[in-house]
Amino acid sequence: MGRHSCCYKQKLRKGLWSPEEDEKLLRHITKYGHGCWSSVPKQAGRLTSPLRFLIPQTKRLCNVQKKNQFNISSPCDVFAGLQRCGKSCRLRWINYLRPDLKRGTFSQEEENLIIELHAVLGNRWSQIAAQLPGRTDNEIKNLWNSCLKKKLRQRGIDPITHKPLSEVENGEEKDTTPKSRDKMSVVSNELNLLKTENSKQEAALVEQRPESIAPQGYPLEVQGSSSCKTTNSRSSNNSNLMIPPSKNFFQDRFVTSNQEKSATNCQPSDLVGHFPLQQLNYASNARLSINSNPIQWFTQGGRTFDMNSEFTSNAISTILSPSTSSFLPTSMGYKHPLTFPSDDTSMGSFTINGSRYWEPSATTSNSNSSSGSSSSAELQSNSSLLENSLFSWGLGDCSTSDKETHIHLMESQPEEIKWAEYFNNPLLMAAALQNQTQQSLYNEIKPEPNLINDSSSAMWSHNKQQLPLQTSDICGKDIHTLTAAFGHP
DNA sequence: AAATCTTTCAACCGCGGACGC
DNA sequence: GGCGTCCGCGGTTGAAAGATT
Repeated sequence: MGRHSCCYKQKLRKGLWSPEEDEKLLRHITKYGHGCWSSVPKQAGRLTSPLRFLIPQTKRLCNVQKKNQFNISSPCDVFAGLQRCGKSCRLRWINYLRPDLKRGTFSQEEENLIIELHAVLGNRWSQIAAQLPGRTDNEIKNLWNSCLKKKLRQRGIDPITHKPLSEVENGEEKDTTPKSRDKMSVVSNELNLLKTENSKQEAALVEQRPESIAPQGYPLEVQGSSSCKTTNSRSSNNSNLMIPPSKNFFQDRFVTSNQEKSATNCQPSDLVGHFPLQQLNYASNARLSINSNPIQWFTQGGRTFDMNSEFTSNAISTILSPSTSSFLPTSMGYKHPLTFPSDDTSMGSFTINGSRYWEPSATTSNSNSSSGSSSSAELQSNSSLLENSLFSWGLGDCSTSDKETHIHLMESQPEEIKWAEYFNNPLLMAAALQNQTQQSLYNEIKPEPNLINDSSSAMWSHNKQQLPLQTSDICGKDIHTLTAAFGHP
């Protein structure tokens, strides 16, 4: 159990991936989706045309070939497919080739978020990663182990319990799992410490990041990427370091986590990455104008490469019109951009803080309160195919009802109601999650595959079979997780 | 400039859960 | 219910790059 049979049956290649392998895999998945990972290696080998310009290459990859000598015993083997097990293919795709990955160093707010989430979720990296679009669990795990852990320790915080080391050493808390009731205060302390520390660093640093890249619609001013290597060389605005996420942050993130999680399974959300605008717009390092043309993708090494050859700008602009992109305000400042047709007649629009947002339709927004499923149906029938495609492509947390929630909360909830209250009150959280469950039904809307360009549609049509998500299960799991984490039954 | 140490991160391993037969 | 297969997760490893001596 647990091991791929192919691992035993075949002589499989291990180690770093060569550009050729990446090319095969990427091309295969782009065209067909992965479907069954175990079948990918065989099929991928049939694809022979070059795709080098699509392959992100790292400094390491440049050395791969000279280092890895994999014997191709006969010319037939060249076309026999990738000599990798499906598991390896999956990992490569998820951690490296997936186009919606955000490359570059972690921003300060991302780090803070990871710390917060780790205090709540522990080493559930996949769940943490689900809250950080474009980041993989592996990436976060590495960051934690190599950087954040150390940072916390340096600041006198036990990275396991998220309590002061002195307290842990005194044996007041013998268990290694964070207690729920004071978890949030602990996290707050951590972040305050980090804040203080950063303030000290900044006092010594004159350098200021010149531009703010926080998405419009949310006045997040925390700036500066802070990987281990670059923390000291960058500055951030400490006065804004501690921006408490609003409670809808947790509605959004915890409930959508499992939806986003499906991205690793080549769900339609994967396709978000074919339009890398959103991820790059809030990426601290990989700065790219949202209106850049030709569309460029960042490779692992920060190099950009032109996507136009494979995914024509036409095809992309058919689906995404940068001029109509907008960001919804979120607690942590990054959010998928919602893009709607410029034709506003079919949908209402509203303005928050000078930023304009669109609602797909009045029908949709009204139907939410009655029934999720009917909402879904209505949305599907009433909204344009374009919208459907967008909603389905992993932009679920930007769904109309979500926006409504945002607006509603922004209007009706005083800022004093903090996210911590949600954590401290699982019932409140549960209610929010339940509410979200209905809303999440919007995310199950299927697109019209024939409107999508070739590669995408093939991929989509293949993977749409994997929908819908079991939202009730997801919700239940999340509630369970959260309530368990906070010590409530 | 060379040697050594440290950090980073891609990839592997083993396990458990889900699913189908 | 048992078994096999597949997927996904978290822990771990080790090579490469960077920093330090």
